[in-house]
Amino acid sequence: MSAKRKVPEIRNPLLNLVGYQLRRASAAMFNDLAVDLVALNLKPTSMSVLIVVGENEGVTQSGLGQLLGIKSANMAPLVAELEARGLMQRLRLDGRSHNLRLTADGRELCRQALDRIAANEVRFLSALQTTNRAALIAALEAIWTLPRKVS
Amino acid sequence: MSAKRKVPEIRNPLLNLVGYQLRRASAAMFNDLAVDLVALNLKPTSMSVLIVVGENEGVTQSGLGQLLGIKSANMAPLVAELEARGLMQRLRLDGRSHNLRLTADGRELCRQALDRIAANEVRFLSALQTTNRAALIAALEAIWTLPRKVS
DNA sequence: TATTGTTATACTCTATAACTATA
DNA sequence: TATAGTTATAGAGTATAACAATA
Repeated sequence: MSAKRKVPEIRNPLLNLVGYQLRRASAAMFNDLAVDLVALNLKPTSMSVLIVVGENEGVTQSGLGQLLGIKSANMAPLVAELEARGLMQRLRLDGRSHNLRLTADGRELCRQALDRIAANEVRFLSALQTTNRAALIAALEAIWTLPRKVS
Repeated sequence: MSAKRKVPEIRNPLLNLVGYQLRRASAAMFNDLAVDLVALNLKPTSMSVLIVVGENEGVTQSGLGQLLGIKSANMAPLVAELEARGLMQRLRLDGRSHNLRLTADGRELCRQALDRIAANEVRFLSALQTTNRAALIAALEAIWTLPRKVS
């Protein structure tokens, strides 16, 4: 029937590359979450800062940056904005470093963000069994925690 | 012994999130590959264009963009540069679309790029068995090919 | 009227460099 | 001398909008 053969049938040789699949999968979950976080006036990056500080009261910006892979030059305005919004406090530690902690508002927003994240995970992973999810996480962590080239 | 307890011991509650692990793993492989491709004067995106055109002679820019998730406005300068470098030809198809195909130089560079990619995959996935690699790819593709929200 | 492609432009994200202040 | 943090800025990467030409 139907001679509607306009479909190009393009082959994608990148599909059997883990690197390519990672990039597409990562972008899909990230963009979906980013849209969801707009309602909380949060970007994924500031959300991650909020969550790590929430779980590590008194952490410094440098420790935070090292953990999340964020340069100090980019961390500064990020933390400044969260403080300006009354979500986080900077307590002087020793004249050159600050201890970070969430305010009550920050903790509340953090809880809401965690709910959005949980929903995001469920949306994309409902097809995956618990065992497979654990295996997936282990494989992914093995990839990015590999000892890097010394060059 | 050693009272060198300066280590902060920061906990990262994001580690059990697939979305977070995806982002870190994706960035690790992507950045590593990008560094490698500098030697070929290619960015990961133009490399992906080169490879898909190589496997689909005569594909149009719109078909290419749809397959790779690249907007036409961003595809234009990308293809223009590859053509200017003598790696690709644009053959007028019907006055408004072009057929793309690689030149001999383009095919040669494509082969070299594929070698770099293969090395990148091996570097990060040597610990993974073939079966697990296939399972990983299947899981990742399931994530980003999910039917999206209709909103 | 919808499609293909182009140009111009804005916005976000991240990287580098230069700097201050402190340990 | 090294570390914590800040500011300014430049470079990717991607997004939107307006447009021309064609089907």
